[in-house]
Amino acid sequence: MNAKFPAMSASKAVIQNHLRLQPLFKPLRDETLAGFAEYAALKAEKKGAVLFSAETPNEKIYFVLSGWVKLFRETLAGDEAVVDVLTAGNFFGEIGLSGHDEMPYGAEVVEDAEIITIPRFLLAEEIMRNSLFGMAVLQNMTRQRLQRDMEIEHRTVQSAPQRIGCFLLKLCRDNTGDPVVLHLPYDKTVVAHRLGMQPETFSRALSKLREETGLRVRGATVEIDNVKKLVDYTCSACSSSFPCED
Amino acid sequence: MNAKFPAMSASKAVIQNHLRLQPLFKPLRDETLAGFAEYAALKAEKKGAVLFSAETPNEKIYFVLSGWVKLFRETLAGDEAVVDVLTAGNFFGEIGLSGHDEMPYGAEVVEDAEIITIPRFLLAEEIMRNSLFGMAVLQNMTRQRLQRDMEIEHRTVQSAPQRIGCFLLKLCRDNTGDPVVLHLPYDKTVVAHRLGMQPETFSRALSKLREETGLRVRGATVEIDNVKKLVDYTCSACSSSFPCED
DNA sequence: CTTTCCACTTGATAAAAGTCAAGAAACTGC
DNA sequence: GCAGTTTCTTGACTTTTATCAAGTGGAAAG
Repeated sequence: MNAKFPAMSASKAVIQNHLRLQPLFKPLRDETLAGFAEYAALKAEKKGAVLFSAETPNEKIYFVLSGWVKLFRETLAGDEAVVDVLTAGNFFGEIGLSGHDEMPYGAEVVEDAEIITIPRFLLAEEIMRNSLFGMAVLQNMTRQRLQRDMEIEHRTVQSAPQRIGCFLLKLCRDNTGDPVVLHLPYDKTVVAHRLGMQPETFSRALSKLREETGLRVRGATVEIDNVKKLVDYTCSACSSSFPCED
Repeated sequence: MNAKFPAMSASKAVIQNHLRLQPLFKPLRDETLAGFAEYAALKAEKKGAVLFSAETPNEKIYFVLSGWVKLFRETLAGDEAVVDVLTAGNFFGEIGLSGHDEMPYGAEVVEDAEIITIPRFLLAEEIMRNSLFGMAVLQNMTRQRLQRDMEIEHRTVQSAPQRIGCFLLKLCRDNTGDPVVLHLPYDKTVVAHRLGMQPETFSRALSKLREETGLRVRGATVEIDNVKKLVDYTCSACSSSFPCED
């Protein structure tokens, strides 16, 4: 129940509208979404907020409406591995649907975000009731696993500059034709860890990429004059070819 | 287990018995399994056999009964990234259930294997019909995604000797108490690529591990006198602690 | 028994990435 | 606009891993 957050929580109708726009919920009827909205909460979270830590029990699924959230694991030695960074249209915490009471990772907001949480038992029930919805959840999980497979490949066969190139290419997939101007969606430090490298390495690798492909960087803004050149440099060390779907 | 089947399909009853033992099929009734067996095929495959290549359309799900199968991706430059190596109780090709016509990876037998194939449409139908089965498939996919998350973490925060240590610890999870004697389930070259390193690096890293933790190696046989020492050396660079499930 | 082949090891060297430290640039809050 | 903090960059150096090349050893075939 969201009555606890009068300042932050939106009306159920607003929440229901947001839920209707989630791709995952396409197979659901309005009555079902209304039921979800009844127990859901919408909250604005500031950069730096920790949504939950690893190893803590968790009962909720989190839908990102805007902003960016980092999922990460931390070792005893203090090293951090960023597993994913999510934005609008993505969700997380769905691991709980498979009986994991504890989250296997922590979640931290890296750019101011709006997030809807839904108790996971509601989704679990609906999966059993509606096999179309179950299939949608399965397909989503499958897509995520494939993304992880790609990530493993990237980290074994691509160099640091190539991984950055791949990251940039994903950002300019909508844009067509040179030149492309884009800006990094979150701090370079986070991008670095997202790509499995140290911030210093990121900085140097970006310089290398600049020399190799003629792109220009100023702060968080990147201008790509020649996308093809970037594709040639980057995608030679990959099993799929640009434009690669997720 | 090591019965040598001719390279032709076994009787349906035999296949059905094998299917009954698959953990994934626990929620299914015998009549359903009989239907699967009707269209399934059991085949003995030799080391080196290629089951399918990446980018080829595929209509089947593969269940490994014995032996080992490597799933891998290859880049234009010829580098290979091993995504997973599977044995009895595992299956693959289930990506097809989510509408991918082409396999995103290739599959090669790395130790003589017995494999059952089932047309994927049968499973797809059953997922829609039986939500318990759908949930089982979802849970399996979730487990796989978590494994990939772990893999990504390992490759970013563990050194080569530590990754080998982690691999060995997974192999001796059943064994309790020192000393543990085990032998590598497949060629060292494959283990190396499975762990994301070159064979030369594997060889040297194993020597390092030997010096650090006092284990002994002769060919494919590894003797661990002090498991705790190995755990201390390896698991300090990991977010979970031994014995880690999966 | 010997030849052949393949998997593995070892050595020398190069390349890539991490670490530590210092400085520059960008952003914040007054 | 300025002080202070954070983020990013750069330099010097170390460590780790890859690469290339030459062996070694063991299993299978003749």
